[in-house]
Amino acid sequence: MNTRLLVDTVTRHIALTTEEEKFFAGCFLPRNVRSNELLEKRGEPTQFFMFVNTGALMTYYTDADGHDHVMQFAMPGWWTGDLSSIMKGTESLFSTRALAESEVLLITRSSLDQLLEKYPRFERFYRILFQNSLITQQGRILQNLSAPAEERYLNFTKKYPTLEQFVPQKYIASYLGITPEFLSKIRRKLMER
Amino acid sequence: MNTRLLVDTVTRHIALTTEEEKFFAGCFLPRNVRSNELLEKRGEPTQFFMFVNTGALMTYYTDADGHDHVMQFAMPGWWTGDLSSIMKGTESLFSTRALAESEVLLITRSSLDQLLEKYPRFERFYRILFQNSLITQQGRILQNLSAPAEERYLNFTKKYPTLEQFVPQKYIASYLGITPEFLSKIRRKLMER
DNA sequence: GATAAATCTTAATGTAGTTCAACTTCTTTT
DNA sequence: AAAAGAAGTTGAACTACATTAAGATTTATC
Repeated sequence: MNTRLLVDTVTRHIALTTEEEKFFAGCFLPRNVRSNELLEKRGEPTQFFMFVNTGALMTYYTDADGHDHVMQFAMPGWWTGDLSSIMKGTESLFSTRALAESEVLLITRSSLDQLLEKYPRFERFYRILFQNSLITQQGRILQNLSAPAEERYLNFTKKYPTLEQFVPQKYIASYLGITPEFLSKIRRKLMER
Repeated sequence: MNTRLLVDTVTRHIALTTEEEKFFAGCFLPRNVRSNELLEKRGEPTQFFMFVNTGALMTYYTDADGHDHVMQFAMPGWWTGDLSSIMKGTESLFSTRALAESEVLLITRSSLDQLLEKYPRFERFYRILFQNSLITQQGRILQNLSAPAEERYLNFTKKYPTLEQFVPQKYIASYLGITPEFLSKIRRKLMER
């Protein structure tokens, strides 16, 4: 189990002793998944907070009509999972699926609680992690409220240039809140210029 | 300056010594504003993270066409402000305006830094605050992606029943991502049933 | 390497929500 | 209490985006 990237993302924000580093890494379960494999399924109780080591994941919501809506993509160094379900212990609303062969590090709610109790210094790390995530989400809401689909797509490709190679267009469309057909039209229009 | 509500929202999550409580309360500047008054204006550098003691606020983004988009309402006990601007020191994108006569407690970035350095226990409080806020924002994104306007409106009134009394309809429409005219139509349709 | 399966594209038609403009009601100011 | 200004309503015309269905292209499977 390679925890280099995991430890690096933490030490970018807080300094760790060797002991803290060791204990922290020990809180995680490694899991290798193949492309398209489901890591977490909506409605099920088992819940992990997930760190992507290699590959790519997506976390999505399936509505009453059976349509998927992508909440989040996750590339190496990013975290994902159903935060609400993990923290409140409720049944999960989101599913998480691998978009490529991936290596993921999993932490349970109780491991996280133990970690934070034993080494409260990690509270700072997660405070900063959630804070940055909140800032990102606010930016997304702002765009959904104020920008048309074409502009949102252009901003997406600019902000996440690497994602386009991994992610099928239909999922990008879903993330942007439009149909794959409409994204296809937007792309053609942009190519013609 | 009444800091009862402020301290209560913190001690709901972490226990505080008298000394910590005192220092914490001392980090805030009180400010009274009249209805409609601007607390923070987009583009300006002065940035506070704000706690609502009494009254009601809204934080909004003004787009290139001069249209306002409501990012957040804030009632007593809630926090608001332009997190991105506060934490990254960038020019603010959002403005914050009082929707009623309000008493607000303000904390600057440097006060917050000092607080967290002197009493790292507060990291936990802000971790939980941002975590909950993130969960709320994810719910909002999910709805914007998957539910039509009428359903979003019904969920809004259900989730925030007290807000409707304070907030002009046009701002609720803005928060929902629709025009005031369309919200008016939705409401009529619902009344007719 | 052929077949199947998924993804992407294109075009016709349909609809949720916008824009604009006139009117009514409510709120604020004097 | 009159006047002026916001906020809310209504309806007609419009548009961004959805739906459906067919065909083209890429990817996975045996």
